[in-house]
Amino acid sequence: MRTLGTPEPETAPRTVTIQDVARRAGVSTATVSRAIALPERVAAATREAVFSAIRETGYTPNAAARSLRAKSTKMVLVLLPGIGNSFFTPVLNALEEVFTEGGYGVLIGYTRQSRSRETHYARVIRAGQVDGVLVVTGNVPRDEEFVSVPDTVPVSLMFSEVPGTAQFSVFDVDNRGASADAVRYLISQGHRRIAHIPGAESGLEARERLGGYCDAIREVGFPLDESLIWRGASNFDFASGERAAKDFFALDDKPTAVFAAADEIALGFMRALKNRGVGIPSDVSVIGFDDTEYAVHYDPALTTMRQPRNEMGRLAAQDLLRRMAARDGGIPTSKVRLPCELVVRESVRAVE
Amino acid sequence: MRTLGTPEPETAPRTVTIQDVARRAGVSTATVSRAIALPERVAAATREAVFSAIRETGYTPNAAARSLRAKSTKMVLVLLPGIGNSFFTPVLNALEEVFTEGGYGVLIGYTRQSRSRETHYARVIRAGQVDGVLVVTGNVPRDEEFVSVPDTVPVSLMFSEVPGTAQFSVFDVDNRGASADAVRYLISQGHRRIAHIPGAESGLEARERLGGYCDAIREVGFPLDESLIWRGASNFDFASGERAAKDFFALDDKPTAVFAAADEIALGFMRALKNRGVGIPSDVSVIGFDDTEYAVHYDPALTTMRQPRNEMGRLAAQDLLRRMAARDGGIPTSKVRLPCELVVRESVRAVE
DNA sequence: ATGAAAGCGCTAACAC
DNA sequence: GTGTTAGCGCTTTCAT
Repeated sequence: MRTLGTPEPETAPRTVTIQDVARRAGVSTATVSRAIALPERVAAATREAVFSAIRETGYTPNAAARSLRAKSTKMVLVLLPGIGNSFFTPVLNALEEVFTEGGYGVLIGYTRQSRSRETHYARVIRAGQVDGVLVVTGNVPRDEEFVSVPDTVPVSLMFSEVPGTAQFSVFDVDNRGASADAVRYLISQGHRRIAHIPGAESGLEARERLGGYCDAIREVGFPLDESLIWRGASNFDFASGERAAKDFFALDDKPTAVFAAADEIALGFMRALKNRGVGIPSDVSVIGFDDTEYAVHYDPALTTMRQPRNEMGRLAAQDLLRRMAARDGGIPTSKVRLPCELVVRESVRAVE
Repeated sequence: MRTLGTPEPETAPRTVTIQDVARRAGVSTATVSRAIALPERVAAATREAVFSAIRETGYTPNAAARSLRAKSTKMVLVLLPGIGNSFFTPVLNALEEVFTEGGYGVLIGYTRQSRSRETHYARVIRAGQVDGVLVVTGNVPRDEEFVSVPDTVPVSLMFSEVPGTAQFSVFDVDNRGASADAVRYLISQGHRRIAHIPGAESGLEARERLGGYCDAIREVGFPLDESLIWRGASNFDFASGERAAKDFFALDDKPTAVFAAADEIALGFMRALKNRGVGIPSDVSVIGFDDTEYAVHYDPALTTMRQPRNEMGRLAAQDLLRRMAARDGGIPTSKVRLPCELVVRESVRAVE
């Protein structure tokens, strides 16, 4: 209370601690702590006293002190590639939702293909700043420092896999099988000359999708024509699709259909073709991969292989939540491979 | 060293602390702490001893202990609306980059228009879990708990403003002026009958953009025709644009141009028109707002008003960094309003 | 059912 | 230039 004429004392508004609450409620700090964590183990009257003291003081437990003592920060680190595309937006959404519900905060990190950023985040983990890690990227983390991450912190991988390790949970799709299915669909629509635009081949997913394309071509006995594989994608992005269009126009014997390793590649490719008067799907059919937001809104709406991004995010988060709750690897890691689903829209037509 | 026949002792691999490093280097913990924080204030020989001890032990300072002691977590909270659209992806990218460079981690939170989520994050702030907050959303945070956020934590706003407060830094654009400019451009191309698809009018930005539309129409003396304002957007999304298409088709006297309050609205609208055989821009011109990634790749490429999202992110982060570094409001808040830029592409044609 | 007390790992006065 | 010491705010035995 400020008395008339009395200048406001320069007292810094000291943050209220558990001590203040204890004093006010006439109990010990231990009791306050208990009343918060295990209300049922405190007498009803005491509990009331504590809670009103909390309300009156506006007390909020200090996170750092709690973390220090409890050796748990209630935070997870979500590592994303962080280059451009918005493929990961719904994933991050799902993750944040599940983690927040589970009482965990989400610290994000963009690795940006940079070694120094990876070591930076490895340090974050070693500093005990997070209770778990979710690596959401096509790129297997380059290890070195990463291997020295304490085993006590559970780590999960999404959309890609480190072959031959059981220490991570993995949530991904069968990129190879789904890609083969996409190409098989093209074949079922009568296409025989089918091209492929791979993603950046440094990533496992892109290589798997290329593998699936080859599988499907080979199994029907079509020749595997290298001139129909338009490499050189820098990424899963529009620009890669536009670049591939050059390969298309350079070709004498043009394909009737194209399987792009990602929707954005497909969209960039389609745009480049339309600009030069090539009709889609009248002249060339196109199928993508991912089913991102824009696929359905493009003209023509893109036929594509859907990855269940939201579901994968939810499952991965729930698994990590479970593993974090179990002290010391009480719960084994899981490998979950979800099915993709062909979404037929307008960009593929039947020929013959 | 494991001796033959001796079973591995069940010792938990105790995390290495500053104590271990001190012991190994033959110095006090204070010296280790100093060698890390202010290397120049420690004798070269000692410094070397400390650093090799650190290397040998693989020591990483514990974040919680440091935060508790230093009363600073080196983390910021970035609050996003978290509903669907990927408008914020590049913003988040820019923020993460600048904050990480500045030595801060980024905790994300999606408010999802939910009061309980806002109070949740208010609690995170009060728990001292972050040193600063960036509210990146068109929605002014509903206050209540929020006002009780301690003044010691600097808060900044992006893309929207709380009128009449100096306690936040604000980074936004002149939505009204830029919208008026967009409509003026349409007028300059000979359009006289111009419609508008507003965003969800609960948000300040959407109302400002609507205001700009009205300004531009009025200033040239055109009648302000309510039948040309197609309200009912649930959001800045495709669906809103598709819904607006119904209004378009229901109209006898059709407009020759449409100003959409966001690119995604514009794209949804265009798609719906094209589906019914209406040519863009041959029959109707469309202009958007934002210049998101897909604007340039659509067919026709969308003419739109660009918001400098990356730059706004960088500036906002830098400002917050500065304010967090200054103890106790040493640095005043700023109001930064960046210019938008008209990006002319293919979706508007000149008439007459 | 509750309290006393120890201590999580670190930093920052303050001495020397 | 370096060490001693006193906590930061909380949880958790261990008593009572």
